[in-house]
Amino acid sequence: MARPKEFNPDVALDKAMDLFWRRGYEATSLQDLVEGLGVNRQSLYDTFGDKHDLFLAAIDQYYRKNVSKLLGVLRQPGSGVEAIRGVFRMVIGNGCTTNGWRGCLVTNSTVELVPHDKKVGAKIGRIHEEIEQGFYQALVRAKKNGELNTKHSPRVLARFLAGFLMGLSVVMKEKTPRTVVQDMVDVALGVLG
Amino acid sequence: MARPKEFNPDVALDKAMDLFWRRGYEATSLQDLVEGLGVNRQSLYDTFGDKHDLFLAAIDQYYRKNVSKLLGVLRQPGSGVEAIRGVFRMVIGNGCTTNGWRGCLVTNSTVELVPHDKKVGAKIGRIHEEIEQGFYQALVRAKKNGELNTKHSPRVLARFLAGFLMGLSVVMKEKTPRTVVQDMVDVALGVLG
DNA sequence: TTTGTTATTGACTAATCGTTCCATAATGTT
DNA sequence: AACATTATGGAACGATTAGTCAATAACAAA
Repeated sequence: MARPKEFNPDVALDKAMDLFWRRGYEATSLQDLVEGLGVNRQSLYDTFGDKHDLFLAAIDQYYRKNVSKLLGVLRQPGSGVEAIRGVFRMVIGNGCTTNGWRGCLVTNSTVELVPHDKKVGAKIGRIHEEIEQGFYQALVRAKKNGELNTKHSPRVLARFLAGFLMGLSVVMKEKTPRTVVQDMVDVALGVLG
Repeated sequence: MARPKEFNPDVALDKAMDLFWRRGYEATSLQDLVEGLGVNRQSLYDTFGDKHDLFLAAIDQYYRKNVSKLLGVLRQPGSGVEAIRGVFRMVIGNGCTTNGWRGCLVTNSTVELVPHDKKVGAKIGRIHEEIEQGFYQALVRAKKNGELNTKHSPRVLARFLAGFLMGLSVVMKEKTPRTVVQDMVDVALGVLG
């Protein structure tokens, strides 16, 4: 009934996510987006709304493409500790590559925008809670399996792991060698006993 | 021999540091700086150079006012573990206050600029190394004192603590309750044995 | 083939960005 | 009091910012 789009909005959103991921919100101009997405200015506004709307959509995309995978690993049945180990294996695998060194869009946005941007803050806050909850449930599973040997509660351990994960995201923005990051993770996972 | 400045450059630099600390580099405009520092545009350029120069100076100021204190605590004689404990006590004390929730300028700058800004990257890299080295020396001291009960080497532990500290900085940008942060630190320090 | 609807294009805003120019003001030295 | 030197104030710079307008193009349905 009307002219079809010449671009795939989902693919375009991927590209927007990548730009915001690498450079942050403020440093990514609309011109960067127009060129990077290969989508005209007006089409961009028609499809995604303004820059801020697009950024929120990019975070949602990041959730679907990255965070949900992480949560999926945490929810995998069996060993809770192995699930947690798998998460960090995945994060290192994605983060310490030639195409990587972008850190984590959630962590990056927390640093850049959360204190001042209410909408981003709300969205990021929910994601943080979900990640903590993911760790928590894996830890509860681990505890039931007798994999845990620590005085700390699953809740506190979950918060620690979520916090450490954000630290890793920062570390991985400098081109820290994979082995160094791996050593840090080994220490962190040592708290599980 | 000439007209004296009407402002104290060191005080002005403190204010610039605070602005960059709270909002980041890109989001802090020159107009923000002019108003926030109470210093005229031209005087600002005459005294500090351009915006990027000022930012580098602000990082140096942050080093002098904040990082050096942290390193001082780590170097305090006696118990290495107690020194490390003191560092986190200090960080929580500064971070979890009504005036806080700014995280850490070093961490913030790592996320926002390190991958793309060579000069900032070099400066921040040196600071990271110093912090790791500070932890390392405290850990070596702790090991000599028999305070350490872990299979991990001081070097690896130092990297872990430095990475975790950055995670804390991110956590403290959301208004995470002091008790929650304290719990996370307790878990992290548990790795020392 | 006409019509309704949406997409694309590129020019175009007004505002803001970092930076600079220049006239004026305030000081210490002569 | 005159001079050299530096600080200040404010207007201005061109470039870039996010966002919009209106003409044109491409499709589906009638």
